[in-house]
Amino acid sequence: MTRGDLFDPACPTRQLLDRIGSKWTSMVIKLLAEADPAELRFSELQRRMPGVSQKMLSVTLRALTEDGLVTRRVEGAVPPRVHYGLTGLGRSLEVPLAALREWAEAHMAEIDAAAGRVG
Amino acid sequence: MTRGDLFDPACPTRQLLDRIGSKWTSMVIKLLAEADPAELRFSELQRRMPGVSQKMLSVTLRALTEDGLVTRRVEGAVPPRVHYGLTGLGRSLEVPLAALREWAEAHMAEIDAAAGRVG
DNA sequence: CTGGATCCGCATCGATACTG
DNA sequence: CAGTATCGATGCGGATCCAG
Repeated sequence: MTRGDLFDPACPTRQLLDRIGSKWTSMVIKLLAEADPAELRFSELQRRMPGVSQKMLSVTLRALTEDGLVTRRVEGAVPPRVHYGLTGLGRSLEVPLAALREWAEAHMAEIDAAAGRVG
Repeated sequence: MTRGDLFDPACPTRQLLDRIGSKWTSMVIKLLAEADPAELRFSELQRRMPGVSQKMLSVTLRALTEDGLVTRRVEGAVPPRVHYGLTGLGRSLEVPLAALREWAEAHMAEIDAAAGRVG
């Protein structure tokens, strides 16, 4: 085992999961990745995420923007229209994330069954 | 809608991230996936995970076992020796998880830089 | 329409002590 | 050695109000 191994506290996988593991992050990335005009407005995102509060969507988007995964484009001042999209980094993350999604869609039922959470 | 189950239950990705996103889960899966004898004992896992408490390692392993991702093999009663390994399901999860790890190792620096954690 | 500020409940995690 | 039980701190996520 060499230094810089994945087991140290700075393990990048752990850090990544800390970010995309937050409650609404993966949903935002997925929606933005699948957006056909490549951008979605704040209210449009909120509409497609049942249950998300304005605060949490705002917090999630700000974190993703600061992490360089999401772009933020403001159009006009009043009423404000903010469009969000994925950066190149965000799109590259979408690739392994999509693989994880496919696995989840294919196997989560097995996990639920094993955990006895069916029904 | 007042509680946490208000988002779409048809989003298995969220459910999966809720599980592998917990603090020590991904580390356990990685260690077990890379274990050469395919199994590791409790104390061996703890030794390779600096900072984990007995309780959290125990909780993490129990959750993974109940989810059908990890096998648990008890050898002897006193002293107890418990060996953990990955199930087939766990190994299949390791594939997309490894992809995510590779992305993390390749790009987390960019995220940190964008987030202003680097000069 | 967007999103910041504040208060708060609750789950998660950690430290410690105890059992077999 | 492996695992449980309890208590407490921390931080996330949610409701609400306020501002541009």
